[in-house]
Amino acid sequence: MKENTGKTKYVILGLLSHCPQTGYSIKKSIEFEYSHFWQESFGQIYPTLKALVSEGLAVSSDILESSDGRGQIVYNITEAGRAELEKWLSEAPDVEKIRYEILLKISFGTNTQSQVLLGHLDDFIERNEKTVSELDGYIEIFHVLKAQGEDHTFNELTALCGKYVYSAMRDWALDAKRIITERGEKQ
Amino acid sequence: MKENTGKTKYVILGLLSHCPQTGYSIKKSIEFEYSHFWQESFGQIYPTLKALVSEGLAVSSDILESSDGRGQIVYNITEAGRAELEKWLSEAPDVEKIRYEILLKISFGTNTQSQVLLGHLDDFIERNEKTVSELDGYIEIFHVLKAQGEDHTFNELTALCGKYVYSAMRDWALDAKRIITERGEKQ
DNA sequence: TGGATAATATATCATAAAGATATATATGTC
DNA sequence: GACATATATATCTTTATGATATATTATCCA
Repeated sequence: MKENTGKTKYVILGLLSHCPQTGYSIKKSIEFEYSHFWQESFGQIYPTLKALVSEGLAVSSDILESSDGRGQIVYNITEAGRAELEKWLSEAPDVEKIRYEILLKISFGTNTQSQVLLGHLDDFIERNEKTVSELDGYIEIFHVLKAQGEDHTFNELTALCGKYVYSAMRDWALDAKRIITERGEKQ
Repeated sequence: MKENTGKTKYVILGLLSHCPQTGYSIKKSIEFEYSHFWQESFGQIYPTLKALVSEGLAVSSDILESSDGRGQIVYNITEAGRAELEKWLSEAPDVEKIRYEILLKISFGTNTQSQVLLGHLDDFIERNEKTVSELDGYIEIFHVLKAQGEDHTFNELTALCGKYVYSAMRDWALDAKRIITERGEKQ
């Protein structure tokens, strides 16, 4: 029995707890709903699905050729899978590992011309601004749905986290531009 | 010739561009100076150092037994290494990949009791608050050094980014607690 | 109608990264 | 002297990412 103790296992269980899905739709769900704070690859998803089945945490359908002619394997969570998910949900989350390449380049900035760094920062500001607008759009949709009686509190909360974090990065980059520019003028 | 196209290569070149070092001191530098936005393991550092030497981007000393009796290999950057570093610094940084386990748990929150989520959020707030204080301390030190004529602009900028981001996460968690609590009361 | 492209779907491989462990010496301290 | 901590190199396993292979179906559009 293979171990596979990463988080992928729990993401998949979490998604299957909502509804039965194929590996492909799991990948797409993560891309569309979670891309701001999570990502998984096919290379992780398919082996993990097999491991979940062999551990009894999920069950797979036979290959269905009937539905639309395409072969697909639909996975569903088991009671044991739900229990495993609950257990993980109750445990304290790990500390985030973050790799900000732009900070490395800033940090080695003595080797770099100011103009290059300012260019990187402009791209960074634009990118983060775009993400914030996107998240604002989602938050608005969740509010509309809420007014219609649908509860999307937890989706709203994750979007809100993204908004705070990406706004902070944009604000930092604006400050950083100013500080680097002032420093350049002094020299 | 092995490729090794990850970022580890450039982090090491960046550190070696400041001063010659051993693999161990590279690990420690990253831990102490960059841990808020970067991390590397021995399993990445030692093989990458060998690859850098074989590519002519760094040179290694023979094993020195003399200095303090302990065997150590000191690495230094070459001119080709500096050129490679410059090239990388001028290229646009990749988009950050972020994995926030706490957001996954929030997102699967329908499966979880409010009390558990609020507990996770409390830990999260405390952790981020601590990090912000730590970064504030660094920023103050950089200001003192600046007053004494030492320029630490780029170290200050990276600490400032951390301060902004970790503050944003703390603020979000405070909001999240409020929203979850209100939702619980309504039901 | 044909042809190109995009979407659905499963799967594997190579590279990269993280984490754990092994080994050995040196230093500090109780 | 015993024990913990720090210095130092190295490897191994597990986990994650990115690219690629393969095949079918759906859609767009000229």
